[in-house]
Amino acid sequence: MTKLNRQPNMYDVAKLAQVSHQTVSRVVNNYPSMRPETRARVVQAMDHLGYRPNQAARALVTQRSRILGILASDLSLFGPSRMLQAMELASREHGHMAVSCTVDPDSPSSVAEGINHLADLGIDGLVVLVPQTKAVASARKMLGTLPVVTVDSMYRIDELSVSVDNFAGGQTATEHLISLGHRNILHISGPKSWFEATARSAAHAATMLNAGFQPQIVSGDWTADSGYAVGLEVNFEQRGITAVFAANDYVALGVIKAAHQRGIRIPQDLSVVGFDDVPESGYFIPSLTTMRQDFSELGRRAIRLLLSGLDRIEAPNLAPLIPDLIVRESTSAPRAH
Amino acid sequence: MTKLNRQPNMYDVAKLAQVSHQTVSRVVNNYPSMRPETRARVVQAMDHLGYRPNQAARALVTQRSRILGILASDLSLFGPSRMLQAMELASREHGHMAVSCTVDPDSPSSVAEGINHLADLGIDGLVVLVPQTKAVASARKMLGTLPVVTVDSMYRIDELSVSVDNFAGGQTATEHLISLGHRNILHISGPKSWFEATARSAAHAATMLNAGFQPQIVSGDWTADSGYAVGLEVNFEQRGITAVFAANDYVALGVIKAAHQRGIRIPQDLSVVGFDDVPESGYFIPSLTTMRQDFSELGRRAIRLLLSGLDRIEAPNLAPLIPDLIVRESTSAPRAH
DNA sequence: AAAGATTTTGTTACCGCTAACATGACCTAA
DNA sequence: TTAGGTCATGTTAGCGGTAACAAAATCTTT
Repeated sequence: MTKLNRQPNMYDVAKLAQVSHQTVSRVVNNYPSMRPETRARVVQAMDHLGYRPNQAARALVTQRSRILGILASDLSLFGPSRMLQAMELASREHGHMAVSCTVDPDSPSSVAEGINHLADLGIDGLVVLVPQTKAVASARKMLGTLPVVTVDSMYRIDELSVSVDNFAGGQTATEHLISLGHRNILHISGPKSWFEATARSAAHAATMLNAGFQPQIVSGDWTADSGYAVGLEVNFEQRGITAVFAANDYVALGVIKAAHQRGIRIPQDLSVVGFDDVPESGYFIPSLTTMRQDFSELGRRAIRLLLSGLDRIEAPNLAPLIPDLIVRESTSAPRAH
Repeated sequence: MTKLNRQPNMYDVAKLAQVSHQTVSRVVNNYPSMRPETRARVVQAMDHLGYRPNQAARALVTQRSRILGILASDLSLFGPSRMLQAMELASREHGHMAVSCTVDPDSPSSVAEGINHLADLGIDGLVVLVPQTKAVASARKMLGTLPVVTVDSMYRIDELSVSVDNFAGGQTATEHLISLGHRNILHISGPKSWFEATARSAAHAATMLNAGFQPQIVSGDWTADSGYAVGLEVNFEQRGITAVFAANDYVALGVIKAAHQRGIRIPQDLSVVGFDDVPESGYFIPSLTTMRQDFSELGRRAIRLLLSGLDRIEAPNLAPLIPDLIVRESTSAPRAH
């Protein structure tokens, strides 16, 4: 056995197996009509040499990199990080690589740079996790004919998109509070630039109006800090507010903290509903009523949808995922006056 | 202007700029000695055609993919997700792509599969975020001469590694409690398979023994659930335990929840220290005393260390990062009996 | 102004693979 | 038996770059 001082290539395998390099290629690509004996000889030669097909060479000739890009705004948030993990796994199961790239969605140049970076790599498709609709539009423009799948975007009609029904989620959360007897409910929304946030806000407003109550909305930014600030600022008692629907669980945590400091009891004086069901939310004090979303499934669907346009993968269910209401200690009927 | 029905290549640019394709290559690679006028003509042709160098072709001939692999066990955990984001950004700043791959560290076949997946891509280097030492060893074996950087591994001597001084962190946390007057402290450790967890445990034990007190350690698994279970189970009062040092903030949250349910007041009856300083920990009730770690810096260092062996990047500071004690409401002096 | 040194540009070969076509082996049917 | 097919394998060319060398253009220097 002669050792090579470089990675073995197809010709090395071919020589050892006494076939042509093209036969090796056929084995690698599962070409059907081959004598089993030949195939076996090639396979043996491949793992004798520790052969790995060179993806760069393959990509060069096939014009397909088998790399999928993921453009995201913040991968340390709960939802996106879960989705990323699911997308990476799903990509791998379908023989692709997933490459993520985080950008500042408020900076068009940052978005453009990220897209360029991914495009330079020669990705076969792109998943856009960036909430801003502008970013999606510029991605589409820069990438030409490349398939793009958006997650929770507003482009439902002309774009490939997977989504969670944030409107339904916002409605369910609001209805839960209304059904408990609340009628004076404050909604702390997420950043207006995020579609998820606006959909939840809109649902809240619609549901309140539909029930004959006045919607009240203030803005937060997904962080506990913003919930805390609102919680300290708003005069719940004076305004008769008996419940808060927070944009997500961390905002809810901030509200709960502020309420606690002000001697407002939860849920007796104030009910709080969150959104996401982060793993810790059952251990908040009190434990948090919230809307659970299946981010992993959303990520898998995004990849399957993207790949359905590239390979012979069957397209996933495109109906928006419905969040589930998880009722815990932080909501109850309002006190009778 | 004739439109091509394919991506323009170097020859297209060369023809338009009336130079050879090699001259185009020189412009792309910032070759120094060129007539500025020629360069300008090429640049103009490049962006007239929207030319993008084909990375696959370049990788094929240079034998460098400019892709770095990141092998991780769980990217939805706080630390790893922060590090991933920092590593992706740092890679990009140095002209590389970062590709993550999550594996089940307890399954050797899953680890092997992940490494294979990355190796197939032709990565130039690997960052291992997987805690298990076995996994690191097998990675090293499978990857041949490929540079590998580990994060917080035990291999300090023969491996390239960046780390947080978890021992110092565990010591500081324990000393904080001791200095407040606690002497009967329970440590809830993370999974034994994680080096971070064992280092903190060891530090706790050493610090306690050094102060003349008996260390007491039970095992958790990084989750709030495990902290909660311990918090319900342990008879703090009977055993005279006045403080808990939890493996991380979520474990601490679980303990706090259990204590709250049992009527154990924090910090009056029981002080609690966490680890990580997750963004929410300031909003726990009570807010959490914890050890802050700079995961982003750790990620940047991992990439810089990896690249220092590949490009002409200066090596980062390899001294372990020291966690900072953040004192909040959850710790105080024990009640006098 | 001519020779030599230096800077700038061009030519050729190959990286490792797949597509397309060419060929040989084997089988079937008249 | 032999033409005509199918199956299995081999041959050639090229994907889009870079490296190495060759050649042309320009600058020195005497």
